Amino acid sequence: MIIKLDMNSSIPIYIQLRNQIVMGIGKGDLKLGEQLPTVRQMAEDIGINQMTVNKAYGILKFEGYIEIDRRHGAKIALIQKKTDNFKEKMEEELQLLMTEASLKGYDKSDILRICRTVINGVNISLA
Amino acid sequence: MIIKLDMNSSIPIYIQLRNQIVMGIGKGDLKLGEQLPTVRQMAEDIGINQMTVNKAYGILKFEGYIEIDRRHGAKIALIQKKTDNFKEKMEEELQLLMTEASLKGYDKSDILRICRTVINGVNISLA
Amino acid sequence: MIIKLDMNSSIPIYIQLRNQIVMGIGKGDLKLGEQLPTVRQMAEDIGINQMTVNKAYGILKFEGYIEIDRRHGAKIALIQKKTDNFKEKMEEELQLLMTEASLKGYDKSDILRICRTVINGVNISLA
Amino acid sequence: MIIKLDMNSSIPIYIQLRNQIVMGIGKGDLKLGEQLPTVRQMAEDIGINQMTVNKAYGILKFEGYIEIDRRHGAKIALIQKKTDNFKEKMEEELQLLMTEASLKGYDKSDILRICRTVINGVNISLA
DNA sequence: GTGGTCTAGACCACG
DNA sequence: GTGGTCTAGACCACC
Repeated sequence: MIIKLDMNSSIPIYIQLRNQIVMGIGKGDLKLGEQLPTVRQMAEDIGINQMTVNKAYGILKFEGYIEIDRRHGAKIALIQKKTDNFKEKMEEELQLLMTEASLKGYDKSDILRICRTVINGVNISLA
Repeated sequence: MIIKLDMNSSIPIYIQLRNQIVMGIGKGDLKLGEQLPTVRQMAEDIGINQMTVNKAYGILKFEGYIEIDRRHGAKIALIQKKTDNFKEKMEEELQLLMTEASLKGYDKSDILRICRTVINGVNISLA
Repeated sequence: MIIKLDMNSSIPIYIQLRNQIVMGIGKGDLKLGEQLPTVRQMAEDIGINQMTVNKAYGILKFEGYIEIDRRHGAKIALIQKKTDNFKEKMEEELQLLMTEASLKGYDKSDILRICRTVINGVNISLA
Repeated sequence: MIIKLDMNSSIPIYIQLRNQIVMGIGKGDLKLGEQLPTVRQMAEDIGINQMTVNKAYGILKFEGYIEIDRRHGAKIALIQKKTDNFKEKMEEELQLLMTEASLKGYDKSDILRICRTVINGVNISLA
């Protein structure tokens, strides 16, 4: 799988990496249960420091997206830990995004169409 | 209009302020053409540094959400400057959000319903 | 007796195993003098490495919870070796726990009640 | 306030620091609302790296024990964030501790007395 | 082999 | 001046 990082972005690298991995799951590039590269390997592959990868993996583990086993490294989790206030956060982010889109001149039906396309593109699959 | 800031958040205050203002437009709390409080006033009202408000206003102006008139201060812009890569950015953010939602166990139709509700809640109005 | 291990935990497996065995004694699942499975057997039963079980047994032996007889394998010790600084360690851990509980909003009497319940649940018995 | 760290312990320094701060609150050395030393200051004071302090503060923030404000650094939080499974975790730790104490030869009433003493020693106070 | 921790030193974003 | 991030390089605990 390909990890795209923008070194000039104000978004920290470990967050970008975290996002890329989550999106990798959504795109089907990473399958549930699949092994993730080791911390060292990933760091080398994308040319960043080991600790930065470590931090990203730590967050993903905390969020329930991956499981880290001392013996076998990290793999994509099968079951998601429930988060209490996820829906709230999602609605807030959506509202911001949709307001921006509306003000940029997008029609409500346009926006909805884009949402539908994106959702249908999400393709979570088993290893 | 009420500005909600979380001093404990990792999101910079000037970004939070920028977001709150954009969402204020979406909610109809701020109408197109409406006058915004002066930098000094806003800073005092919400208890933050003038520099911070200034930075938020600067971004909003750059993004085309407000116009700054030397004589009358800032007001919500009527016309939105088109941004080339907005759609791309929106799709990326949406994809991340929808993947997260899917993995949290939300059904595609659930997500779409939430999108629809949020979009319909957006209510941009003239002063 | 059932051993619960969390491969995802930050607590090392050999410590988890050690703790589970000690708690097994406290619950009465393991009786004083009772035979423990061999290292090989235990490792196979719970699906971990023999080295790991060996390490746990070694600690338990060092702490005086089990006795290892070359002929008969390991069994739960009848007499406990006194440890000088145990009380100190216990008080430290208790203090941390009680402070956490207080800050989480638990009343002192609540906490004491929980302590009493837990203590009364401890039921060490002979084989 | 005095921070005691054991550099030879297997418990990570950032966890030890986190524990010491929580206990500092329990002992009344740190009052609710009180300012904590800056990351740099604390690191220098106790002779460890800035990032290690940062990690400890990050955990304390996440757990709700402190608030970190970009403007004023860290201070002891007034309100504790509720944790779902705290009671469960506390009971488990208590059970282990009490079993150990029982096996070390402590009487149930002895243990209860120690608990009572420790609880009564907890003294959370306002700045 | 794996992840986890720690350090020294640097730079940046924020307010 | 504050916390936050990142790096290079080292060492450790675990399995």
